[in-house]
Amino acid sequence: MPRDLSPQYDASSIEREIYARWTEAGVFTAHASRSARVGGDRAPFTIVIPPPNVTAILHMGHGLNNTVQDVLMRWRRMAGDEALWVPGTDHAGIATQNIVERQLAAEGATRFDVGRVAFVERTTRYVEETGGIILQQLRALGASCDWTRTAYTLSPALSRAVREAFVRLYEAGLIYRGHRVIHWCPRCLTALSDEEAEHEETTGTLYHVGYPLVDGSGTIVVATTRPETMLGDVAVAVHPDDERYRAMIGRLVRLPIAGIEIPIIADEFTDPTFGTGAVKITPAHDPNDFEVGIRHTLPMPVVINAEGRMEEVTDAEGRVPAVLRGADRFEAREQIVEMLRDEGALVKLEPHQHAVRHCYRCGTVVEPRLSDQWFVRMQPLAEPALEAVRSGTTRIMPERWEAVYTNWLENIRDWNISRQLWWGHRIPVWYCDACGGSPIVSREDPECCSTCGGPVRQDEDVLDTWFSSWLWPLSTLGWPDEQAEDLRAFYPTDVLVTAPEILFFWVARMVMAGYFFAGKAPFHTVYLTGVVRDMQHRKMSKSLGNGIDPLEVIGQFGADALRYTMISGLGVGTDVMLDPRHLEQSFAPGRNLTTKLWNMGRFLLANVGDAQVLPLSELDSSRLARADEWILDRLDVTIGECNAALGPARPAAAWAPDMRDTGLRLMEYTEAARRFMWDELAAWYLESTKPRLGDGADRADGDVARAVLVHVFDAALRLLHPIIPFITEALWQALPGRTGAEFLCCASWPEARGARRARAAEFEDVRDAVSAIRQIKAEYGIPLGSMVSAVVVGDGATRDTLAAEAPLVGWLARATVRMADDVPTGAAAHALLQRGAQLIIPLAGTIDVAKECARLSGELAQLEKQLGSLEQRLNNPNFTTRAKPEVVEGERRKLEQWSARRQQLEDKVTALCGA
RNA sequence: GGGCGAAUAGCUCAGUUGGUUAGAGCGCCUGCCUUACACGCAGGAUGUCGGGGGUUCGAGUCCCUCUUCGCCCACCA
Repeated sequence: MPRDLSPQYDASSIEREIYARWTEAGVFTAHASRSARVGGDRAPFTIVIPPPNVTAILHMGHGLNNTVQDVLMRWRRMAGDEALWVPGTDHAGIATQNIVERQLAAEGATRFDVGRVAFVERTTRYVEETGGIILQQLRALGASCDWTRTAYTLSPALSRAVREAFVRLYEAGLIYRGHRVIHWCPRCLTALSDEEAEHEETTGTLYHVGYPLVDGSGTIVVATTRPETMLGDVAVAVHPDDERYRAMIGRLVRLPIAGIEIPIIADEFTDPTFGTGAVKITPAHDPNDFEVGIRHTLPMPVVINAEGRMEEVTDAEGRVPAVLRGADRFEAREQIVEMLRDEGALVKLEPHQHAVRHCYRCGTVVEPRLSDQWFVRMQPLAEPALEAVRSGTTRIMPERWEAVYTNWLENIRDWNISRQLWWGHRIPVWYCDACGGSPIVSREDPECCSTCGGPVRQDEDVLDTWFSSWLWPLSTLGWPDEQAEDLRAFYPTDVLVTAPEILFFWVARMVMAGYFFAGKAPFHTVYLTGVVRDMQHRKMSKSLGNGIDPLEVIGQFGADALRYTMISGLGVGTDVMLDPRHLEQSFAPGRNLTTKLWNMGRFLLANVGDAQVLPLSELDSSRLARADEWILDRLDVTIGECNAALGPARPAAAWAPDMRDTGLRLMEYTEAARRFMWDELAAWYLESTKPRLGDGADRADGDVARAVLVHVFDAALRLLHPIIPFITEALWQALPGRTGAEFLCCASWPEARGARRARAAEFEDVRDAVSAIRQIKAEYGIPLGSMVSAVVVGDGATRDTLAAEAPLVGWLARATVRMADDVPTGAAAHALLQRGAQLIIPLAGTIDVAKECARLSGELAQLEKQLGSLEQRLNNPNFTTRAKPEVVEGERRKLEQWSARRQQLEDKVTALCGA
């Protein structure tokens, strides 16, 4: 390995090189046989990636999501787990089909022009040629996926799982064909599930329309937001108890425009307080009206076709006037309103706030449509999924999402899984037109009708994309082959990291599938990330043009910098705000961190050299300096903090209630590791070793310093590796003794060494003394670099420590230090004084007496105030009797310290300023 | 319409069961090119913890209420 590090860290070339070496060495490949579940000696730790759409390109949302996953994977890999991160892509039915349809449109054609087979072939080719780019891009991010297991929802293996799942559900009576009003996208020309039809608040108009009674006795006024559907009206409903209309029930009204006679009926569903209390019933074009239609066995004429245009589709002869036929539903609305106005039937218009459903893929207003679809009966599936979260088998973080999850499952509705698309898994159902028997649902494509031997034809529809996604943790591991090694070794997986927006689409359904098909929850933890937003808190999106290209950031600042920015400010489930216009501001901290590390590496190699240093375990501990003891102690503390923040990797059995919120606090982990590396190791320890490593220094002591330095730097690299994997790997490879055969990404996670060392605490005296001298130098405008003489006054152990460490204090503070009795002053000496030292001052003569007096007086006044409130608390019997004893004891100690401090300050003021 | 969350330093956010003088990063101010690093070093300033009320010896933390944002769900046509 080259030991010379270039003066500048070049992220892009080093990151590329490092990733290539990881891949070459196969370090991300998991071995099922090592999993303890199949007799191996390692706990498995598995994450399945939320499969991005096969046509996707990397955006910041992926950046955030995959960084979180990679941090967890790398942490567990180092911690000794058999770590498997399964990558892959989703064929994304509607989304992908839309792209290819757009291509066709540019060529002036539709999918119907090219035909189903050719269209699917073309889409397959398109995916082969351009799909999966995102998987390459994830490598640039540093994702440590096991690429040998890359999966695709439309692959033969996963398609087999899909078919098996369908057949099993059908056999269990949980899949059925239903005739009802569903959500329909007139642009995508397909049915949508409830989840795919998104509510959007809209200001519309509530039209009041008069329907004259046939007997001429008056008019009943109905209120509607969608007058165009009136052509499909078959009744007017009123509440049975509504006095206003009671007498009209059973009579006929004439439907304006269409001129058809329809009855007035009574139905409890009608809300007398809304609108006029009378509602027109259009069974084919409204889900509620459909229910009414069923209850009253009403006809169900269809007057709007699949494209959303007015047409006499079914049972609607004479309902749509010629002038309206072929008109788009919204144009038709305008026309119909005009026609009603002309007829004098339009009573009034009022603005109306309501939620309109839109297609989640293309934004088109969804049209309720009467049709035949396949549904999954969800309630039986939901029960175990509810229990999973209630019992803590699966926890959702942040916890507040558990309520959302529960609420959805408790009110779950059947899932429409058929899509009138061509791109996807064809529904494994065949029909025999000859005998018209019940549909054939089969794992294998049937040759002919099992009843009559006649020809069969397959259902034209494909399955909802999510019908393959919900099997992802199972299908990627080999299900339905229940003996598949991966399935036995790695299922259930551990953590699922995803965005809350697909909690229902995907997460909840995966839990249901996990229980139904494998009898177990697919993961024990769901970690829901926040959303990446811009500075106006708008979600980053292509359409708003406020996105940040992660690859641009990686090119400019490095993947490590991007990852650090994602993680360092990330509370569990909180949004990440980034400013697309000021990339520097967002990503410089990460880059600065890597630069800092790089320079530490350069220092270390320049001062330690190539020769392997003594392992810490072989070092005679009596030779350790206070600084050595201190940094080793800080390392232990840091390891503890990192582990506490990351938390247990898995529950013992289920998550106990008080454990559901623990761990995965990546921000705290990152801050602990960063603070150790920068504020402790670089700022104090590394500085303190400089005199020991110099030419004139004691050679043996220098070797101790070298050994400790390498040890703690190595440990810092390990702690930081999951966050910033590239630079830590590059530096680790360059450490003395490395041959390039081992990788940091597979090295062990650091462990704390044990008991706190007494001399480590003594180094705090050194730090306090140095800080105090620096502070006074700064206050008096003395450049840190120019030497001063300092007198340090202390007593007891502090005096002994500082006397012994005077050269070190002098080096760090750039001062000539001597111990003496002298007049105490100095604000930043506070901490030192509390330890028993009395004061640190520069030599007499550099002090501005007046300024110092003012400062001391201010400090004294503040202290008096705080002492007052403290005394008051301690004199309060309620406090001393009711508060915890250790708290009271702490307050007592504080009182003593502060009182002593007050005495010192008073003495100082007297000495320096007179009375 | 139902439910949930948030409001803490100029900005983005921590603050675990109420209990030391409320923290971090960025930004800001002052001084420094101190032989790894100016993408750096040293020092410093900054908060009526959204408003109001309550419980308590003690509230950023618990309760009520108001205000402002955000999210999820929902068949009032």
